[in-house]
Amino acid sequence: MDASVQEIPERLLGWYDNHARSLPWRAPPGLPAPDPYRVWLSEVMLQQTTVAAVQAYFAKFTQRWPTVMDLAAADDADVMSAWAGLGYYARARNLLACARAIAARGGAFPDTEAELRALPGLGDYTAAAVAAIAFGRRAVVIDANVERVVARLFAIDTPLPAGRKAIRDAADHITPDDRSGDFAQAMMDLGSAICTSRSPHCLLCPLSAACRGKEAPERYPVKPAKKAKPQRGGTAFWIERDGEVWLMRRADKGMLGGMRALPDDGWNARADGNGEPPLAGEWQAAGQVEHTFTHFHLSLSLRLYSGSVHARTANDDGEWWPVTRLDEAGLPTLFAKAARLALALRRDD
DNA sequence: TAACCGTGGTG
DNA sequence: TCACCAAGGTT
Repeated sequence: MDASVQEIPERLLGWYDNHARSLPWRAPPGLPAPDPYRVWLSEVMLQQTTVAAVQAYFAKFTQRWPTVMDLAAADDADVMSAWAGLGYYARARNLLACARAIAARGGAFPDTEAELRALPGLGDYTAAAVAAIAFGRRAVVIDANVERVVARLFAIDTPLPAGRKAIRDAADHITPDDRSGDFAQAMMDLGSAICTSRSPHCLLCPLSAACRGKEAPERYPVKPAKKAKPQRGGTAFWIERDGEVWLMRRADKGMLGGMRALPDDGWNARADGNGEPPLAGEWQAAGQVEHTFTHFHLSLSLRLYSGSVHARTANDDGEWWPVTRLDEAGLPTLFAKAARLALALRRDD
């Protein structure tokens, strides 16, 4: 093996000792691990989500639910509302399920990767990350940063996903027995600040001497082409009475599952909505909201009910919500946009 | 295996 | 402006 490859862990940890980002869920390099609850919570929030987006949510959750026992005892609706805006809402449902599983075993997280992997919402990455960061276990932690850094270090040009086997073997090879949590976080910091996806800064990289891909780093890893996102259309409905608006609770499975929402006409990723309002009467057009999800674009028409509303609007799962407290309803971003539009229109009246 | 599942930043 | 991207997991 190339001598420079053997030096990777030491070089990277040396860089990390001086350049580690200071984050609320992280212990400074070399210091004792933070509370496993905070490590786990941050890792789940950080799945496919930027550090900048997570910061405020992490502060809110840890202030409101300081321990995993507190979180386990929370109401589902409160947790879903607190997660609103962060996206990938299955994470919040799994977060609660996991917290309750931990509470059922006394409040202590398991300290091995295999046991962690069996918990809801913890896949290969998160189980390895928590085992390494919170419990000091040696684990091969592979996220998109590590994937990119390792593919470049070893010039692995097998297209993903097939290339993941070689990437994992290489990552395993350079993961040290000691400080594997710091090593994982160092790889992620390096990927975030130096070995970035679009414009890597090889001149600043502590691993450039060992890097076989530095001549053309943007070549790695080789990714498959993305599918085009279809354009869909749908309608959301604003029904207001006595300063309250009718909100639904979406089904647990599928898009925006478990979240509060405006009633809609059944639009989804595969089909436009049918345009049918939830109750008969007079409706007025209130404009459009454009929103892009992971796999499709949506042009949402907002319609306002202009008739009188009886006590019961629909026989579905819903509730009247005070318009002045809409920011507390925990609407996902699409419906928060629609609500903003409706409120702007009201003010103009 | 591949489709599904949010959102905000960015080059 | 817009396609790409991010500390992925589930089915």
